[in-house]
Amino acid sequence: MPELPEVETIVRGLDKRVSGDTIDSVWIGSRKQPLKSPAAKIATTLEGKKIVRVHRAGKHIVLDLEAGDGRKRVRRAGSLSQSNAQWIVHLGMTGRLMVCDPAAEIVKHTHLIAKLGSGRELRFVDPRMFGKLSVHSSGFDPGGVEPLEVSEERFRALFRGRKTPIKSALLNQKLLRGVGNIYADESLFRAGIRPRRRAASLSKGDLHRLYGAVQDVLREAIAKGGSSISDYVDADGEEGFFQLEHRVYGREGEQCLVCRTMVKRLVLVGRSSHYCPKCQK
DNA sequence: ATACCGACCTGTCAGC
DNA sequence: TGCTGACAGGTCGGTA
Repeated sequence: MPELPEVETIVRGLDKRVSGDTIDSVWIGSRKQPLKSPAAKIATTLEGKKIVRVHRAGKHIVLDLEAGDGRKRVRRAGSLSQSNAQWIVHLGMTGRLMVCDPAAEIVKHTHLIAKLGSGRELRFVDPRMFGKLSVHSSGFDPGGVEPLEVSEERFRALFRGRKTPIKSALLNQKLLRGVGNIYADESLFRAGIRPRRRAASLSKGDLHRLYGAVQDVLREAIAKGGSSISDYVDADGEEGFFQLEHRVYGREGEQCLVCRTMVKRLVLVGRSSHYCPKCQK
């Protein structure tokens, strides 16, 4: 589901709402697919911890945890008991992490419920189960660079000598982290570059435009609360509005907003790629 | 070392 | 009213 702007939106909402709260108890469903760490380890690591901060690393949600207020804490085998554990949530395609009232209906595909000291609940729901839950001792690093923090020099260096299509390179989280299918297509359109162009074939000028386009698209999308296509909502259940600003994504067969040429779709790396054959070279 | 391609899942929607 | 197939915001691991 979510790419960098959606995750950023969720994280901002969560940080505002649950930072300072504690996790009193954790329920984990029976499906193992969404668990990257063993269920018992996740539960014992989260229980009794205070949520210090919620932030983002690429498409990962990172909840910084700290030992709670000291009452009746028991050290259990296999848990990450040191004060600086991190809870990592990747939403995959359809994952949602939401703050809920305990009275709210427990929807199908709910895989984890964390009861908070404030009386609310943090719930992880994911129908397709491509999302992943895990715990780390601290210093979680998914690799790759943050597109909104990287310098233009380093951005250019990421693609040097790569024969892969530029679209594939943009989707590679080990290079740039956080860009997914929608924002890759939108960035390439704005930069006037076709998705199939070999990364190494891009000129300095191409890369300069792409660098600017990626940052503009991501910043604008964050400002609009992300893109809601079918079911994306943020931590408060609010939809984003950037889907209204998409210029090529999902517009196959429609006219290019710039030149009125018909927008085309091709499949690259198993993913749909949308582009304007006239505006993108 | 790099690059495709299917696999992992469920849900929805279009077409027959 | 079904049934079938294509497609969906993402990643991983095997193979070429």
